[in-house]
Amino acid sequence: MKGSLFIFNTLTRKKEKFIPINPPFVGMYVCGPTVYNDVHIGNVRTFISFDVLYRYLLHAGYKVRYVRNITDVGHLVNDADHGEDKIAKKARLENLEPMEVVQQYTNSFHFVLQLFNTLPPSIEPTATGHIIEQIEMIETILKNGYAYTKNGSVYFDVEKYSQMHHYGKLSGRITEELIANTRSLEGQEEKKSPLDFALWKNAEPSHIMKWKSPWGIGFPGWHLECSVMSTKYLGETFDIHGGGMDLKFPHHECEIAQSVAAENTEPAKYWIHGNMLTVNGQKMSKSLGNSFTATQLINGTHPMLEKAYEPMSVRFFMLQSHYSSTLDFSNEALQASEKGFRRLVNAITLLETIQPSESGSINTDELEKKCYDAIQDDLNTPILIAHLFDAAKTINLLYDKKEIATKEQIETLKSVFKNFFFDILGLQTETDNNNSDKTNGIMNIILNIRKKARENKDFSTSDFIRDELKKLHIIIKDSKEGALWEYEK
RNA sequence: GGUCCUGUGGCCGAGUGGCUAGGCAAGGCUCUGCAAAAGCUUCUACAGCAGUUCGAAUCUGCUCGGGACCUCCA
Repeated sequence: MKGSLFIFNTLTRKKEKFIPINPPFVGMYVCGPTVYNDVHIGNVRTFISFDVLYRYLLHAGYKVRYVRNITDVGHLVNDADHGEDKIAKKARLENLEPMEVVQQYTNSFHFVLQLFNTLPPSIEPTATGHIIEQIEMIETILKNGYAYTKNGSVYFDVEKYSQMHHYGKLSGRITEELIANTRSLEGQEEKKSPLDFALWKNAEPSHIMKWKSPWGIGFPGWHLECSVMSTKYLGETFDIHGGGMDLKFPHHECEIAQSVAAENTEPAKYWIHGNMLTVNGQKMSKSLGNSFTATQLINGTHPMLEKAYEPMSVRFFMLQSHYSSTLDFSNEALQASEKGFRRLVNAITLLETIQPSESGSINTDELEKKCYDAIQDDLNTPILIAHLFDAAKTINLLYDKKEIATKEQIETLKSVFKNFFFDILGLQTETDNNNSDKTNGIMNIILNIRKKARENKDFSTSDFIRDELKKLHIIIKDSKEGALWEYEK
């Protein structure tokens, strides 16, 4: 493998060459979901983005430890019910145990990510599994003088921290301006400054998820779990920290402050942020009501969806834009991607039938190099896919005998698709594998009858079969090699 | 209000000082009993105005749109 990865680091606002701290090992932490609801496909986009990074690093031969947390302690909901645990609230509403809610949505999260063919992380730690470590980190921060206690809660002292360090360096904020612009929220009277954030929160008696601590019964603060679990599994300073753009501030900023306050080191060398999926130009979000879940997407059961979409078409759609740009969802755009994706899949199938020639009229080495250049340039998947479309055209021309290729060139084409299409982009071709053997058998019989009718020029019978199947949403496609069928999309 | 991002052909989306992606759609063609499918092929855009430059969609300024964060959020 040639070349090396350049990646945009939010911390420096520059594309930087990726150099691991301890090669060949790479530590990567990605902020995972809060499991109090089904994730929507905007959430899925971020995990797909980091899946591509993970897959690239594995392909490049790194030994990657990929840690992605499950947030199973709820965070604050909003001003109205400040201090209430999201998961506890949901549990009361549905009359379930909090951990039952956690388990249910963790399961569905795993199911969804599997649908989109993302690789599981190496470690998937939970916040509730690391309460002791979180308490320990709070004690260290207190001991170092960067936090204060109040009524059984512990708050991070941003003002104190700002005297020595730059709070806001990741998101480009200035402490004084932040103070000037912060809205005054209810329930924050315990804090010395509105910028201060909770490390430990005192629990009301009605609160369900709570633990004993040196400061009383309570639960850990919003940002602490990521600091604790990334440190525990990846060390005080590790290579990559990722997450959605919306976590940059305050979440990731707080993580940096916590690590510096506790360990006097910044947690990550490279900070990488994926951008949002938008709908009509607006961020997809649960609260705006413009979100839909993976299940709704693949079943087409949402008013905004004109039809059902295959998970791989959706993954492909997402990879056709750069991870750091917003991507606007629309039925039109998704259907365009769906067709483009099928074009690539078709070419991959044809590639298996190409026969080698003595000499070649194509340049496969250049293709391979361009693909590496694209993925290594800040994971430019849209450019990479454009090269794969060029390769698909080449394959079609080879199939039509308008170009010729040597055995080696055909092998290179195959390895390009294996490496980039399957391994790095994480795409799969088997989209119709839900047909049972029995259905396939029946369809083969029908198609054989039709074939015989056509051979006998009995077109009224062959057209009758085609038209009747169409009524059942089964489409016949004739080709030189015979007829194929598929369900109408 | 503050900070930042963004505006590309009918649609989606890369690129980023000169070589001007790619997909979808549309037109043409090939294949074909017909149709569909599939393939080949054509189409030249960068919000507006001003400036820098031999040269700008790309840099600078202004104007006008859109968005994100500042509050849980992927």
